[in-house]
Parts: sequence; structure tokens; C-alpha cells
Amino acid sequence: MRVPRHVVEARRSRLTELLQERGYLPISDLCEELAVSEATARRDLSALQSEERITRTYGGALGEFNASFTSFRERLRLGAESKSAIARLAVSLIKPGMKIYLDAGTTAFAIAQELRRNLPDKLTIITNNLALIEPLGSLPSAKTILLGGQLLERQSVLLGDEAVRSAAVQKIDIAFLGAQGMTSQGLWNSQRDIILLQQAVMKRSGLTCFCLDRSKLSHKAPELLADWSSVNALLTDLSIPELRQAGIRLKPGTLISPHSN
Amino acid sequence: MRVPRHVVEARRSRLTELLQERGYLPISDLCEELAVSEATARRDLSALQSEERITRTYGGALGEFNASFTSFRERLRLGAESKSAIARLAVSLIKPGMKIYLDAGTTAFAIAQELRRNLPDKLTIITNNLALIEPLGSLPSAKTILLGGQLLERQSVLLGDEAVRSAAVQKIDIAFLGAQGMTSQGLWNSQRDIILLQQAVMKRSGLTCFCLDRSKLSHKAPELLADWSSVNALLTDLSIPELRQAGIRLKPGTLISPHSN
DNA sequence: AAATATATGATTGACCTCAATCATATATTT
DNA sequence: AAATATATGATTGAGGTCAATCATATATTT
Repeated sequence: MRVPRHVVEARRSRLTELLQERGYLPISDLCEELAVSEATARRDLSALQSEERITRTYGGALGEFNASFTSFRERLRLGAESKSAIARLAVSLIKPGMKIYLDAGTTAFAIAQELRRNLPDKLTIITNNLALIEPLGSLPSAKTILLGGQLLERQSVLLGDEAVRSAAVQKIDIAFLGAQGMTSQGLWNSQRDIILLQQAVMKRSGLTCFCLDRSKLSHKAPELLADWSSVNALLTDLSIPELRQAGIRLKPGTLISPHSN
Repeated sequence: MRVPRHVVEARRSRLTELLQERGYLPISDLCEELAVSEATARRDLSALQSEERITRTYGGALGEFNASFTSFRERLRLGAESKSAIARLAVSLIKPGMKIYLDAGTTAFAIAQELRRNLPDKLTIITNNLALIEPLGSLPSAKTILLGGQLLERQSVLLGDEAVRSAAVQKIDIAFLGAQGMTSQGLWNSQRDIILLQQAVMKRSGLTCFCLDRSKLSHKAPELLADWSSVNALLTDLSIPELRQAGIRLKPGTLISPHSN
């Protein structure tokens, strides 16, 4: 029997909320909860899936939160080998008791994952990267500090005045920063907000390590983050000849790469 | 054919990682990825499920991240009626352009959800509650600011010096705070850290609204947060007679309840 | 080296899920 | 008020999933 449109919409909203709450629900539970037949539940699910508000599975469905989180993991997997090589290198620089800073981006996530495997004692990790909450939050002997700031960019980073202010009171031993690209001129990033925060972090850090895998080579972005004369440590899977070929000449001792030791 | 134990364990770890990365995977994909038969994949899944490292679904499995997140949602649902009544009340106090503060706890989460439904224009939301990232982060016209601080308490709150410092520079129109209990003496909370932050927030707020549903009545906790003389607004589903019976006498005009209008 | 334990893949029958189809009741449009 | 559109539940056949069972190969123990 036909039913008013708003009733259908309400039920579907309820369904998405249920899935958000519970993560996963099999169809049978949905039928019970919504008091409809399987056929209707299925129809609701396929409607919601085509609107991309949920994810269908065989026999049930997932709240879409899962998927958005997943996409980040997915992104991380691309170029995972070079990223995890960089991550291992980064972790090898960290000594017990240090305060380190991890930037936004997937390289920082790879470092966080590596820290789970191989954690120096009494580490303090400072970050503006919300994606690190999960891997780092449960570490027993480490302290994780989040900068304050405005929630931004697909909800995974903190930026803005408050973040800069928050960074300006920290004391950091090593900061691991990313960038979107590197050319002969220097390191590039896309947003002024990000750069302002990175510069605030650099001021408070003993050592600033830029971490860029080979996919960033010869890639330019709207804003210059730093020229090579101000870069003291570059962590990359590229070799000196490869860098030179792109017109990049580093001060001696700057390069830290898997090849260099 | 029997296979060394470490091989089995390695494969199962790999399986959990795969599920973490992708959120959900059907059995067929798992077989392919791990290069094992369905039978083995199933056996791995049930082993991992009994260790609670994954969640089984019909035809596949979910990474357990979902479940940990879900438990919070689950907690929220208990006592949802009174909480959402309080949430509606809270949102009715908010005017466009305001800066509000939301505390840790499930009541704040309920307010956030209510805000999704019914959002005043140009709102700024300040919080130390990581669980609000998801509901609030995607709101189009609102600005969400996270306090800085140390990651704590099952990874869902920020606390500590940095949080207090971060709160001390904010300007807040209304702060919605929770507490673990209320008795004739006043409002109680469990941790000194939490109270220090709440007090810092109160100093920066035009109005501080304490939000406590009836389950908190006559419940005491280790630390006194505020006595009744310093409470100017109490948002609850309890009525004045019910409060009086517990020995709680409010200054006139303090109570904001569904019954009171 | 022999005996034992166990990890695996194949098979199977029971059960489940799914999309399609159909009849029907009731919104919605005309 | 009549005509139309559509939301629903029931049914059904095709195909998918599952746990149990068995044979076998190979770790592991003795």
C-alpha cells in the first residue's frame, strides 16, 4: 500500500542513523527495528546506497562513516612501500624521552603506524592530525597531545589561529613535516593556513625533518613553504642523483635516505 | 596440510590489517587476497572473532575499529529519551552567531546530534570532545574548534594544561557542561583534570548551563565541581519537586526543564 | 624415527540472501 | 471523483554462505 513520501524519507533517515549508531546491521535486524518486510528494507538499502549514504554488504549494511574513514586508509596504501621506508627512517631518529611533532598527511600516519611497532620509551607526540588519534591514542607509554584549532579539510586536520597559538607554546625536539611537492626552488604546499602552522612548528623545533616520498618530486603547489637553504633535513626515498636531476641541490648532510646508510 | 603456527598467525594479522584498512571485506575477496580456500578464511575469521579482533558479518567481516567506535554510540542510546529532551532544550537556547562550548560526555553528543537537525546560523562550536568531530565536522555553516590537550580516557577527550590554556583564550557565549552526579551539596565529577578544564571554560563563558539528566540525581563523585550557589543554569528533565526531594534547592530562574515551559 | 596433532581444501546439504514479479492498497495528480 | 503512480508484502527460483565431515599433508611431540 502506498505510503506518504515523508514517511519513507523518515524511515530511511532512521535507518541511516541506526547504521551510524551500530556500525553494521544485518537485514533481519533492520526489518525488526523498522517494522517492515525484507523487501522494503532491501529497497531502502539500495536507495540509500545509490545516494551513497550507506554501504551495502551481503546480508546487511554499514553506516557510511566506515567508508569515509576507510578512504583515508586506502589513500595510505598507495605508495605504501616508499612511505613505510621513510617511516622506519623517521622512527630511527627518535630517541627515548623526546617530544616529536607529526604533521598532517599520510606520511605522518605511516610514521605513527611504525611507532606502534617500534616505540621509544616516554615519547611525547604532538600533532594536528586527527587521523593519528586512533593509532596513537592507545599507546601505553606515550603521551599524545593534540593542538587546538579549527576542524578542517574533510575533518582530519586542525588549523587556524588557535592551532598556531597552540603550537607556539610547545617545545619540540624533532618535527616531521610533509609537503605537497618539491622543485628546484624548494618545498611547496597548497594552503597558507597549513604553511603558517608548519612555520610556527619549525620555530619551536630543534630539528625539522621534511618527509617527502618520490611521488612528490617536481611537483609544484600554490605556495612556497621553504627554500632549500632553510631545509636542514630531508627524509626521502630518493637518491642524491635523482634529486640533482630535478635541479635540487641540498646542503651537505641534509639528506636522510635509505640509500645513505 | 599442517602449516607452521607463525604462518597462521601472520596470515591472521594480515587479515585484521586488511579489514582495518578497508572496513569491510567479503569472504571471496579475503580468499583471493590471502590465497587460501574459503574454509580457511572462514576458520581464520571465526578464530579472530573469538579473540574479538574483528566483527563477523554474513558473507564477510569488519575491522574491529567499527565496534570500538560503535560502543560509544551504544552508550549514547541508553537513556536517549531524557538526553534528547535536554538536547532540544539546549539547542533552543542557542541563537545565530553565538559561540558555544560543548563538554565531554554523551549529553554533549546528544546536543551535537540535535544541532545537525536544527542548526542556528553562523554558529561556532568549541569543544574538547573528540566524539563530536564526526557529527559536527561536516556541518556546512558552522565552525568547529577543538581545544588542544592531551589525548585521554579511551581517546575521546582532550585534557591537561594545554587544554586549560587553550580554553583560557576563548570567548564563549554559552557553555554546556556535564557532571557525573548532583547532590544537595552541588555538582560532582570524577577527575580533577576535568574540573580544572570546566572551571577554565566557566570563566570564559557568558552563561554556563549544566546539563544533567535524571540518572545523575543523588549520585556523588570524588570531586566537587560547583556548589549550588554558583550554578546559574541547570538543564534537566527533573522537576523542582523531584530536585527538592533530593535536597537540592536552586536559586530562582536557574532551572531550565521541559516542564518549566 | 614414529606417533600424534593440526592446518588445509574439497564436498555436501541445510539454510540464507537476493532480485524479479505480482497483487494490492493507498498517495498523489488530474 | 477518477485516473495514475508508487510503496508495500508475498512468493519464487537462482545462487550464495555456512558448518560439518572427511582425507591428506605436514608440523610438532615423543
